[in-house]
Amino acid sequence: MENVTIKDIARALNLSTSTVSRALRGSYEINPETKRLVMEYAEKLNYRPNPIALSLKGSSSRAIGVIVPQIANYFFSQAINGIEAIAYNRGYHVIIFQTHESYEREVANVQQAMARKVDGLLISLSSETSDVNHLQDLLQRNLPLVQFDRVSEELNTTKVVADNYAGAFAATEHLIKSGRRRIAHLTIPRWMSITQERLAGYRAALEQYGIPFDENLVRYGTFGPDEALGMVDELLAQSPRPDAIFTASDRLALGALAALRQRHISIPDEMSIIGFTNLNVADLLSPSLSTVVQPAQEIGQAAAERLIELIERKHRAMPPNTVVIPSHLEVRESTRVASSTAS
Amino acid sequence: MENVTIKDIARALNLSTSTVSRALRGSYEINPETKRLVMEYAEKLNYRPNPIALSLKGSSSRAIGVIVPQIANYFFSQAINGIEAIAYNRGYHVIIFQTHESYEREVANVQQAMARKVDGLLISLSSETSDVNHLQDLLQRNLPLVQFDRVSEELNTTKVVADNYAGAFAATEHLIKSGRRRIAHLTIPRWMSITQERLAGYRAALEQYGIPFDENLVRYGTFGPDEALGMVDELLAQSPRPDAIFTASDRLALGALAALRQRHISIPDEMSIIGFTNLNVADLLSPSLSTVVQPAQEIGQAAAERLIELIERKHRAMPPNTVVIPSHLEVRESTRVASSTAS
DNA sequence: TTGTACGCGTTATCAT
DNA sequence: ATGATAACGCGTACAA
Repeated sequence: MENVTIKDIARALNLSTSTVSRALRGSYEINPETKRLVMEYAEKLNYRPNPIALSLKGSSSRAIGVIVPQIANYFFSQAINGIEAIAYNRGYHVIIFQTHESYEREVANVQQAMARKVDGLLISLSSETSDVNHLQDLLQRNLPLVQFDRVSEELNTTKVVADNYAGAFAATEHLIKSGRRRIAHLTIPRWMSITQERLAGYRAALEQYGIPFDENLVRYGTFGPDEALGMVDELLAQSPRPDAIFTASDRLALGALAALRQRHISIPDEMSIIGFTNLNVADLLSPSLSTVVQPAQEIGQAAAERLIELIERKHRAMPPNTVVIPSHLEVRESTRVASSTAS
Repeated sequence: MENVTIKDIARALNLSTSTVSRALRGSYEINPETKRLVMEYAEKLNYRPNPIALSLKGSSSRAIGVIVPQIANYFFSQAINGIEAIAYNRGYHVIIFQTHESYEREVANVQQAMARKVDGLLISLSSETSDVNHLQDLLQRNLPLVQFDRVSEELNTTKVVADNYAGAFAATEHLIKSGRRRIAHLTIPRWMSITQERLAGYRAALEQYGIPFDENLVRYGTFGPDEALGMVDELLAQSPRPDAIFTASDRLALGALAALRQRHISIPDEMSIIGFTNLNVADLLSPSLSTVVQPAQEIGQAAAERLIELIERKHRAMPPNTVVIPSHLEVRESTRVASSTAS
């Protein structure tokens, strides 16, 4: 029942550990007969190579690190699900680290991941992170690194992201076509990649339909709790009032929804909401909100696939590129009604 | 840049590795002066002991394994969040394994976790699991093991669970007090601990209010997708129809909600729903459903705390016990309305 | 107080 | 085709 080692097999078969080791990995310079013997015995004893010893030896640890802001988040939990699925059937394990949106913890987590000798690292930046030297170091050490969702252009790595620009464009366009003109944008910290991409899509749609961009309609949040209410109140204080809200996250969408209810604003008559969310949340919100659905799981899968490619073909120089996974607009009643109102 | 080892320090300071090793861990039998020297130099070089080497050496790996059915699940992602929080500030890492509700993968995951030399294991059983020999083995090897949420009584370990009985009782009682009499129960596989506890609470409430238990009103599902519709249709075919549904999971609650909408059953006039969910989902469902809120994060925290206690043997032979975290009923409009209807 | 030698499980290198 | 040995980084019995 105790763990079987190469030594055990060697002793039992009167061989040396090196022979057993070679036989096990099917070395061509070994007697087929011996090989068979070893294989069978190993099978019988249910031998499994000790990954710890392998890691120490310096070869692969068969583990990949995943650094995310939070696990208890619809997007990331689904992304991790996708990552784990790919990793599992490629024989890798997933070690998870949470930054809780803290730069310090991100740095610490990177160090820990290195100490654990992960074969590669998947990372989605914390909202506090602007300096990426801790990751530049890794690249210089040639560690396989893939960024996903929240990425930094300063890092020359493969990136896997949702099509934030197109998603934001589609959402804004849909609101415009539903007859809305004063479309507010509730979003997340200014400097993040996803914030800027979504803002750009929002602006582009406004421009295309000849609606002037109004700085006052854009509100940047942090990831703090319950901040949507304050933001919504600020918007409601303006005149004329906004007639729609496009939010950059599921939390803000839900927060805005709750805030409008609390202020007795009727949806969709007085206001429409479209949020950037993901499948789980979209289902839950049905039929009250239209949403831009982020393919969280696919992003995770794609990121894991790229990383494992990188790990296993380290020698070959694959140029880093950016993989954009489409996000699609899922139209629900609230905006449909508004749409008919507008026509 | 490169990772600093004890050897590097020893060479630089003209000491032996053992002296350095002892100095680093503050052995009392070392020259204070030498100790200081070593400490300072180690600090300067930002020395970190290699966890892999430590694991191989056989002492602690400072990692705990967490085996759950799924990560992309509201309950488990929050539970993991709680686990990670505790683990992090106790200096442990979390390695996550998903069983995807498969017994085979659960067994494989347990083996993998052992191979990774985790210091302890937190597990929530897959829905397929009835044989627990793979875990009995661990206990015999004296591996710290804590079960949470979905537990097996056959295993003599510490268990951390929600108060499923009381939660189900409260939900059922609330429906009864709202005037409902034919309360259906949509639940999950029969043999699971949580299923039985919730069923018991449901039955106890019926009994207390003199409502006969009707086997036909209880439907057992698997964890398959979209199964709620079929279950609801079966219930609707009965006469008299049920006038309320108590579901054992958030998925079933949402599924039942969708099914009733699809069949044009008005809620709460014709039917009430109460589901076992957790905070995230409860918020999202608001204000349409009352829910029994499961303290997922607290369960994770409590489980991690117990496990780490076990690992560090704070208390010598601590007898395994069961920690029950209260779950509370959160009443929302749908059943309130029904309540006024009934009066 | 400090150093030497060994072992954890494995593979790579150099014999034989 | 197979065996002996060193090495990965660390802790510790044993020696000095």
